Amino acid sequence: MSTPTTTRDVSGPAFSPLYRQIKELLTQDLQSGLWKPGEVIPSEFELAARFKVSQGTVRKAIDELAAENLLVRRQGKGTFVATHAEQNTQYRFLRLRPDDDRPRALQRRLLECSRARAAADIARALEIKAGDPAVLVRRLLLDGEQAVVLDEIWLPGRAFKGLTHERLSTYRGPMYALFEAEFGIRMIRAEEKIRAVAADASAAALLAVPPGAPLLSVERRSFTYGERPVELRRGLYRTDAHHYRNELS
Amino acid sequence: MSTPTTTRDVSGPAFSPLYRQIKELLTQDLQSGLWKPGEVIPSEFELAARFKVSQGTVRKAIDELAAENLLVRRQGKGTFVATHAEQNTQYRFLRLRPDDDRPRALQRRLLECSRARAAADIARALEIKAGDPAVLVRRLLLDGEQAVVLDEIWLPGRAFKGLTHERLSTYRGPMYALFEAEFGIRMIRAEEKIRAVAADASAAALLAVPPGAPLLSVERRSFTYGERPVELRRGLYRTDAHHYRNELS
DNA sequence: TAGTGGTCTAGACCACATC
DNA sequence: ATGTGGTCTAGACCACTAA
Repeated sequence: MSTPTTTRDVSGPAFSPLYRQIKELLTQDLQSGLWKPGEVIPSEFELAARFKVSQGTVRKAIDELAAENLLVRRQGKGTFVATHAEQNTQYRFLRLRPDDDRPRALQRRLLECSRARAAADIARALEIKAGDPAVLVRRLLLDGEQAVVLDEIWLPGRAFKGLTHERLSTYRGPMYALFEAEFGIRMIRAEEKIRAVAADASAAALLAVPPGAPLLSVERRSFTYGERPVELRRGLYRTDAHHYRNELS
Repeated sequence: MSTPTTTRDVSGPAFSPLYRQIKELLTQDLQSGLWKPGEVIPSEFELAARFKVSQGTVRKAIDELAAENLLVRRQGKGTFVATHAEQNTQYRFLRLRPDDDRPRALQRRLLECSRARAAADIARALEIKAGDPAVLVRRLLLDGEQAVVLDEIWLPGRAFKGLTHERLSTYRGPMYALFEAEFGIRMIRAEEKIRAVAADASAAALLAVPPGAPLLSVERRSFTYGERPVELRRGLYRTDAHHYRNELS
């Protein structure tokens, strides 16, 4: 590893400390699939030797990647690529909680999985062209007998070629784990826009509420490596016995 | 600073690394008001000398406090106690954004500031006794001509003795900045429970929507040092031209 | 020019998991 | 016993701010 770029390189890029350059290299290896979700990455000392920097510098790079939930450290075992397939990280992005706060597993009911052409708004959100192939998934999440979430999920068609109703309904585990395992697409972060809306007839029927009842509308855009949007998810949540929980700091 | 507690101290507390012990000491100085919001704290080297540890250890303690937004580092200047009074940290907890994403300052209209006895649910949230004195503040936030937020704010009466309608309505700047400056109470973090509800007659009138219109209900519990709850805020948000924005990772 | 935070190194030792 | 991440130190040097 050469000397870090400094501000004295008038013609060059902005100053970037060594550990950030290492972080960038590690991110590239993650993105390329060299290390897959759930796998161990090389030890800090090995990476340090490979990059010709000190262990402390590699450590700081990994620190940041761990803070962003891209890597997971396990003392004595090693550093692992984060995955949505593990028990404790399942439904990491779902903020809906039962009011009594006794977490229970939600049942899934798949309603639809079809191919369509992306309308203008969908295409814009996914950064593809209007009319490009897309996949539409609709499903319910149930707490016991009660449907609480109606999701409408749009995915870019080219990246999710083999995604079928059959495959989705037989897969054990969260949808995002399937995306990792079958399509090599890992959801890194997401943005949500939340509104209160009135239930239309079709949503009302599926969620067993009167038409016009207030529902939480949660529009999520999920991103993979390189800030690339790979999912647009429109959720309608019943919040009479559940709530969306958020932490501010 | 003595040797850090280790797991070999069978009778003692759990292992805590040196930098966490330093962090705890710094937190105590913040809580005691030794360093007030907006002020500089001593330099890393001075703190290291004071605690008889290396600069790197102090640095790691400060790193964590900065990550929790209790301190703010400014290269070349020093490390400062975070405050809600600064331009860039105002309305830090308000996640409502206009749909067009052109941020504009919201107007405040104070509706009420009165003393009352805490009902059972309020008391439970504030961890005081039912019937204890409490302060109730009601106010509107307006985007231009349009009211978009109706807040009902409950505060523990003993901690907010001199809070009056007069004082609130004449104060320039965010409410949380007033709380810091006048009552020495700094909001550190908060939890929000979000629901979709139908507007009742009174909320509908104040927010200029039809009765029964869907509104976002945002119940916020704010905490100060030591996980002590010091505010219960029930907000009703119009989300026809705004949305609640959240980042997931 | 001096003082502050920010980066980087090299080495020692601790805690944890596994063999 | 070995290898991994976690902590701590001491010292050098860089980047930024203000006098």
